[in-house]
Amino acid sequence: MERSRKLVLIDGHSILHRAFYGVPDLTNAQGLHTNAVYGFLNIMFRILEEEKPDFLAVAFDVHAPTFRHEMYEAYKGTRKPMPEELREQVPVLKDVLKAMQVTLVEQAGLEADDILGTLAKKAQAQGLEVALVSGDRDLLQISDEHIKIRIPKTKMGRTEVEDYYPKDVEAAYQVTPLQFIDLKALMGDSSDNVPGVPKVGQKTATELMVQYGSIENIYAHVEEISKKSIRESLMENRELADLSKVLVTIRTDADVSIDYEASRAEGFYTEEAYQLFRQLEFRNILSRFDQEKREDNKDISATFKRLESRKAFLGKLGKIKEDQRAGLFLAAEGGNLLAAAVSVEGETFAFAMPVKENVQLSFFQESELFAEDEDETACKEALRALSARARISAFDIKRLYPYLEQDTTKRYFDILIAAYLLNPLKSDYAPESIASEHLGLQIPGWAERFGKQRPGEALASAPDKFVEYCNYGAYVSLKAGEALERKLNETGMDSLMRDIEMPLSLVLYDMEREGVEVRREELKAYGDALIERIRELEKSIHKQAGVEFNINSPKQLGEVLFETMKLPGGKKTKTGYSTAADVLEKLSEEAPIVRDILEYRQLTKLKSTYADGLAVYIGPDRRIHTNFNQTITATGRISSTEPNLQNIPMRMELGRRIRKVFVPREGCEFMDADYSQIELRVLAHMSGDEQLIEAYHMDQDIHRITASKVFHTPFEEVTDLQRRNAKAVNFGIVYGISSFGLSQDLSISKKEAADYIEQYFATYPGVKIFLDGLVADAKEKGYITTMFGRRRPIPELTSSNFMQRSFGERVAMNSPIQGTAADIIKIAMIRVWRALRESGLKSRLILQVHDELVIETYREEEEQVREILITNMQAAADLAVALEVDLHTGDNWYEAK
DNA sequence: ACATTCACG
DNA sequence: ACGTACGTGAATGTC
Repeated sequence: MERSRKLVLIDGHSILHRAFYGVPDLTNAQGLHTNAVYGFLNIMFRILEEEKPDFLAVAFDVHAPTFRHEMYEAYKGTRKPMPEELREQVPVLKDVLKAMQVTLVEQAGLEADDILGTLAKKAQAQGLEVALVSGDRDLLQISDEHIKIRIPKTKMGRTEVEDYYPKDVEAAYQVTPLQFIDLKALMGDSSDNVPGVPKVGQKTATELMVQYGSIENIYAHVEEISKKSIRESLMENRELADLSKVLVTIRTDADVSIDYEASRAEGFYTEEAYQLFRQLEFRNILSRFDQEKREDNKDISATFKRLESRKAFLGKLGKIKEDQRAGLFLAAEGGNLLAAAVSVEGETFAFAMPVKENVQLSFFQESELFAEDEDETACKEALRALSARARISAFDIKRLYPYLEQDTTKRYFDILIAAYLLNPLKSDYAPESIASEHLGLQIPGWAERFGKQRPGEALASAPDKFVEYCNYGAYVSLKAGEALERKLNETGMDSLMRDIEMPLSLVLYDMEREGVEVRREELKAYGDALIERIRELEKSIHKQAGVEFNINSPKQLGEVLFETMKLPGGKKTKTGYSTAADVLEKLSEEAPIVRDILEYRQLTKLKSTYADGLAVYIGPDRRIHTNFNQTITATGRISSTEPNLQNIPMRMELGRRIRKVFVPREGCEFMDADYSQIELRVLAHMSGDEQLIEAYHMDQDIHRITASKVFHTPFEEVTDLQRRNAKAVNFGIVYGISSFGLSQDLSISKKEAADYIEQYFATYPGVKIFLDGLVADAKEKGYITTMFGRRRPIPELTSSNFMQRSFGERVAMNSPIQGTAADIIKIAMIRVWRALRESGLKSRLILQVHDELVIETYREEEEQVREILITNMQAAADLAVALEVDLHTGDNWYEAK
C-alpha cells in the first residue's frame, strides 16, 4: 500500500559524479565548469516531477577521515582524486541547493551512504514512503518494501532511472537486499577500494550466495566447495572477506536526522536561485522560474493604466502629495519627452504624447520629429512640480535632471546607483535586471519588446506596448526603490547613497552639460603632423623586415619579428607571440626595427584614438560632452566614455601636447587641482602606521624619505635609483604588493624585490599589519569596505585556484585604498560644486580625472575659485596626514597641468 | 564577440 | 608549484 507522505533522499556526490560524466562539458562566461551541476539539477527535477514528494534532502560526505575511510586506506591507497573540473562544481551545487532552500545533510565522520541509509530507515519506520536516489549500487542493501532505490543512468544523452524494490534486487542479482552486502563483499569493488576475495567475481559470488545465503554459511560449508582454486582462496582470505563486509555495510543507526518542516519539497524558486542560474547560464532551468513568475507579472501589469488625455494625467499627478513616494519613468529622445509614467502606492499610470499624423519618421532629423507642443510643455511643468514635491525614485536620474527640479536637498533616489552600490561588480543594471534581482520580478527588457527600434519608432508603431514598458519602469522604480533603500540601510550604505552618490549625480550631470571646448582645427593640424612621420616609419619598418605587412596586426607583427627575422622572445599570449611594448623594449638594443615599431605604435595611437577619435565628439557648440559614469567601476571611481577624457596623454611630451587643444571659453582660464599621492596618504591614515604618518609630517618628498628609511641611507644621500625603487615599492604596496609584480616593474630579480618589500614592511610595520588585516577581514566577510562604507565583494577569495585567490588578496589590499580615495574626491567635487554656486560664481567644474579636478575659471574669479578648490579638496576628509593639493592655471589643459 | 595593445590615474 | 601588479576605455585585428 502506498503511504501518504513521501521523502526523496539524494546522494549528492554520487549523482553529481554521474552527471559529470553523463553531460558534455559546459562552461559559463567566467570559465566555470557547470555540466555536473546542470546534470544534477535535471535529474533532481525529473525525480521531483515523478515522485512529487512531500520532503526532500540531499546528503553529502564531509571530506574528513572517517572510520571506513581509514579502513580503506589501511588496505590500499586512497580513492582516485576527483578531477578539478568536477571538484570545483561541488561548492557550486551546494550553493544552488541552499539557494533553492533544499536541506543539505552532511556530518563529519559520516559518509553519505550512512546518512542516506539511516535517514531512509528512520523515515520508513516513521511511516513514510522513501525514494533514495544514488548512482551507487551499494545502496541496494537499504531497499525494502517502502524504500525504493532509484539509480539514474545516462545513455545516449537521455536519462533513464532504474528502480529497485527488494523484488527487483532479487530479479537482478538473485539475492535479497541484505544478502547483497555479502555478495558485494565477496566480489569486491575496485572503484570503492573494497578488496573482496581474490578469484571470486560476480558470477562465483552469486552462485555461492544462492547456494549458502551468507558469508557465514559459506565458510561453515567451505569444505564442500568443489572448485579447488575458489575453495583455497576463500580459506586463505577469510579476513579480507570480513573486512570487505564491514566496508560494504551501510550504517542505518547513525546519529543523524532531518528537520522535516525545513525539508518540505517546495519554495525552490527563490530570487537567489534565479540569480545563480543566470550566472551559471542554465537557460532552460530559468524558464521554469519564468513560468512561475509570469503568473505574478500578469497581476501587476493588469493594474497599469494608460491615460488617454493630458488632463487626466495632470489630474492624477496633482493628487500626489508632498513627500509621497513616487516612481517616475520618462521616455525621451532628442530632447523631446515621449511618455511619462508614474507609480505611487496603489496605482501606476502613464501618458504618451500624442504622435502627430503623417510624420514620416525616417525623413526627419530626430529633433524635428516631435516638435514640442502644448501637451509636452504642460507635462514637463507638472513633472517638475511633482519632483519638487514628492520623493522621487527613478532609474538613472542623471538622465532625468533636465525634467526635474535640480535641487539636491530634495532627496531623489536612483535605483541604478543603489543597485550598483549593493554590488558594484555587475555589468548589467538594466531596470529589468534590478527588478529580477531585487524584486524577484521577471519583466521583458527593451530589446525583447522592441528589438533595435528607437524609442520614437516604438511609440509610433506599438504605443500600448510602449506605454506598458514605461509603466513597468515606474513601478519598478517605486518598488525596487523601497527594497534597495532598505538594503542600503542594512549594509550601512545609506549615508554613502544620500550624502555622496545622489548629490554627485547632479554634479556629474552638470559637468556633462557644460562640456569642454576643443579646438577642432588645431586637433586636425596635430593629426596631420603625425601622418608624415607615420608613413616614414611604415616604409622603414617594411624595408627592414623585407616584407610588407600590417604593423597593426599583433599576429603578423609577431610572425615577422620572431619567425622571419628570428628575434629572440618566446610565446607569451594564448594566441601567439606577445608584441607588447615591454617585450619589444627589451629587443630595441639589438634590432633597430623595434624602435621604429614602438614609435609607429605611439604615433598611430595618438592619431586614431586622440586626433581622429576626439574630433568625432566635438559638438556644434565646439565642446565635447563626455559621459561621466557613476556605476561602472568595482572600486567606486568614476569612469568617462564617449569619449574617455580621463586618459588624455600626459606622460610623453608628444602626446601631452594634445592637451593644448582643450581650451577654456572666452574670458576664462583653466584651473587644475590634483591631490598629491592621495592613495598613499589614505594608506597612511587607514593603517595608522606611525612611521608613515611621521614621514608625511616631515613635509618632504615622500619617496625620498621612504628610500632613506628602507635603504638605511641619510636623506641627503639618497640616489635617484634608490628613490625610483622606493617609489615603485610605494605604488606596489597600494596595488597589493607581490614580489613578482615589483620585480617585473623594476626589472630586478624576484629575490631582490622580496627584499625591498621586507625592508619596507620593517620600516612601516603598521602597513603590513593593516594589509594583512584587510585580507583576513575580506576572507571572513567576503567583501571590503572603504572609510565611507562603500563595499566591494571579492568572490575570488574563496577560489580554490591559486591565481584567482591571489588576485582576490591583492584586490582586498587595493580596493579599500583606491575606493576611499574615490570617496574623498567625490566629496570634494560636491563641495566645490556647491561652493561655486553658493558664491554666485560663473566658474564651473568641468572635468575629473580620479585625483584631479579642472575648473573653467573666469579670470576675475580666479582668487575665489583657487580658495574654494584648495579649501574644499583639503577638507573633504579629515585624515591623520594632510591632504595636499597642487594647483595650476593656464590657457589650455597643457599649461594648467 | 574576444583578444591585444596602450592611453590615463 | 602555481604566474600577476590595482582601476579604467578605445582602437584594431581576428574569428
